Amino acid sequence: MQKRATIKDIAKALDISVSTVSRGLRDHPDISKDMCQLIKDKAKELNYHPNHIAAGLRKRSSKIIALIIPEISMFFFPSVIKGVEEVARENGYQLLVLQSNDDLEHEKRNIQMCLDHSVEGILISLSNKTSNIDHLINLPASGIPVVFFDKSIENSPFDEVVIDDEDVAFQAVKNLVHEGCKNIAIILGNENLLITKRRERGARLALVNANVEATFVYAESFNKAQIALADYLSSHHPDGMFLMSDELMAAASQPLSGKGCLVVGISDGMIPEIVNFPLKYFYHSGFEIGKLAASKLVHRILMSTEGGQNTPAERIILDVKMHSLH
Amino acid sequence: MQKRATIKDIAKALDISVSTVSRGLRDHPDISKDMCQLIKDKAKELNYHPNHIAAGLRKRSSKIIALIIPEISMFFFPSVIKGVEEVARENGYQLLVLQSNDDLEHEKRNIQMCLDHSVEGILISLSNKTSNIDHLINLPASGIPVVFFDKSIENSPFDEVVIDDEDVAFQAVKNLVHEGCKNIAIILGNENLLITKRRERGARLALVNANVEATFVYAESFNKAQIALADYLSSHHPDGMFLMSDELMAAASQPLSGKGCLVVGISDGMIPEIVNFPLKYFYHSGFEIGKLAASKLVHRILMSTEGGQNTPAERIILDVKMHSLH
DNA sequence: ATCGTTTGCGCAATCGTTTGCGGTTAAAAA
DNA sequence: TTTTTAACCGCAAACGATTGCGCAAACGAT
Repeated sequence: MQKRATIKDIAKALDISVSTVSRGLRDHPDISKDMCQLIKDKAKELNYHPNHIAAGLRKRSSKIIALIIPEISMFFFPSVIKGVEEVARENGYQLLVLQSNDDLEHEKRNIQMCLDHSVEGILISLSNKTSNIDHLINLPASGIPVVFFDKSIENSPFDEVVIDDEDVAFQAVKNLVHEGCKNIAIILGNENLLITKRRERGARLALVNANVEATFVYAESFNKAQIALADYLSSHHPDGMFLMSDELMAAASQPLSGKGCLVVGISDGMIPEIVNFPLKYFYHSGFEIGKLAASKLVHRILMSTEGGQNTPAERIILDVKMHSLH
Repeated sequence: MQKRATIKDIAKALDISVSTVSRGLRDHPDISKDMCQLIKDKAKELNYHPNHIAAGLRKRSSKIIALIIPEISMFFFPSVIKGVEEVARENGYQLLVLQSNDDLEHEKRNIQMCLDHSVEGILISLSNKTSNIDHLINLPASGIPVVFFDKSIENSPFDEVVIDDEDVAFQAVKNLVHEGCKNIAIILGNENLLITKRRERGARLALVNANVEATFVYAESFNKAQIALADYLSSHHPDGMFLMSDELMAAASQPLSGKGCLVVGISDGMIPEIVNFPLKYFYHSGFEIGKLAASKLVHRILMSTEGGQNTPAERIILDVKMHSLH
């Protein structure tokens, strides 16, 4: 197999300089239309494809963005990845996927990896151990924009793409009390997460407003939730339940089977089609979040390279509609 | 923010040459122990981190491997990604994730992207439109190993990591007939896929052996399967069903609810915990497949750079155990 | 003391592109 | 006809790291 053609080869073939080729390929005004065409034709003929690595070295760019997530499970993140990949590709970027495994050191190492590979931007959903963001804070100063999504932290200087967690949880629980539930279970994820705190706050607010008591159950993984729920349901008989995520909803599927309990959740939309009980859910689209976050990131990258002035961090809040199933 | 330290900075600080630094950092025998230590200390002091892009340009490597999959859904692939990411990271590689969207042109473009970014190896699950692999065939000649997993093609010169599709399907359906099912439904995915053909062949063999009739239903996505199954079940009353994938199993969850039909499937293990009916399944671990495929790829990369002789393509077949739930 | 080896390090080219600057030519202005 | 001004293009230095080769000092052996 012969090596890939470089701009050198096409320069040699046309007996012109590499700089002319480099410019011609990108329609630099210094190069005549005719020459440009000649160059491009020859490029096609030689099946030339630019070497991003070399260009990246020179331009200190890589056409790569990174996505850092706590852990790849079947819940939520796959659709995020899908959305991000789509937008990235449309904009000529490739996507590096990294897991932090909900570990701060790991997250730090991932950031370092991003630097080593000169990624042009970072999309991150924070680990549940991340309570400060020193490891991220001066990334923008080195020209690497950061966008948070889903799991963020308060008062960060970064853009973030989220839903109004508090309000959604509030609406969901309010819905339960309006349906007349008197004995409600609120099922939440990892307590350290801001997202959990916010959703809990919303839920509590709805309960206080309606003057209804409720039991709170925390579980940070599918398996733990399965056990916790089975355990809880063996001794309690709630007439209403709020599940803050798809993972919890999936875990509830079997324990909740045949319990005749009203269920409201927050979901990406697929799990409700699979589980065992009728429910309402607020559609929290991972796909949309991924697309929005990636768009925002790409935009930031463009701004910083085009030298546009830095607009302040933006908080993009997806609106969330209620669906009901069965 | 000051720029990242380079080996030049280390060299300057120590008043030695960059070549010495480069060698010292990697314990080249030409460099004395003392000097090595000096260099490393200074490197740590300056918080030096190598620039993979620059090194990659020179060494024509990138420390990046690519994973190309048809489409990221919540089924199967998330665990594959997880497994691949883990092995990649352990071996100092980063992971580029690309989708082909089950489109051949898209797949070709993805391969090109891989070349542009000088990835060191490619893990691929073929699109269902891919009936020949001309676009992959001379990748190894350019030094880029390719490993197939899950969705492959017959007589390819590449390593592949799969399960024994035919046998697993055979076992599964045999199980149904042994349980006394007389009216079996065989639910399969996209007909173009080799994986489907193989599983179908296994299923048919079991049926022929037992002299039992069955109905075959094909559906290539979750939504289509939901409809096809609801439709099928409205006019048929199978006493046994074989579902060849998690996606189909999930789609069957609600239509099959309360039908009292024996179900056997092939699954990554999570969906069975969520769905609505008791079932047996053959555990087809995406995580394991991802890890094995990535290991094989990393090994190939090592071989090709170490100049070891090319061992012939290997077909790695995971063994699949039966689980039963509920 | 002399010659041959190591040992330890630096020089400079190289990977493929980009880009500031300088130079040439031809067309336009004077 | 001379000068100005574009329009085009090439030279060469980057980007950060790797690596073949050369060269000096230090060592051992004769």
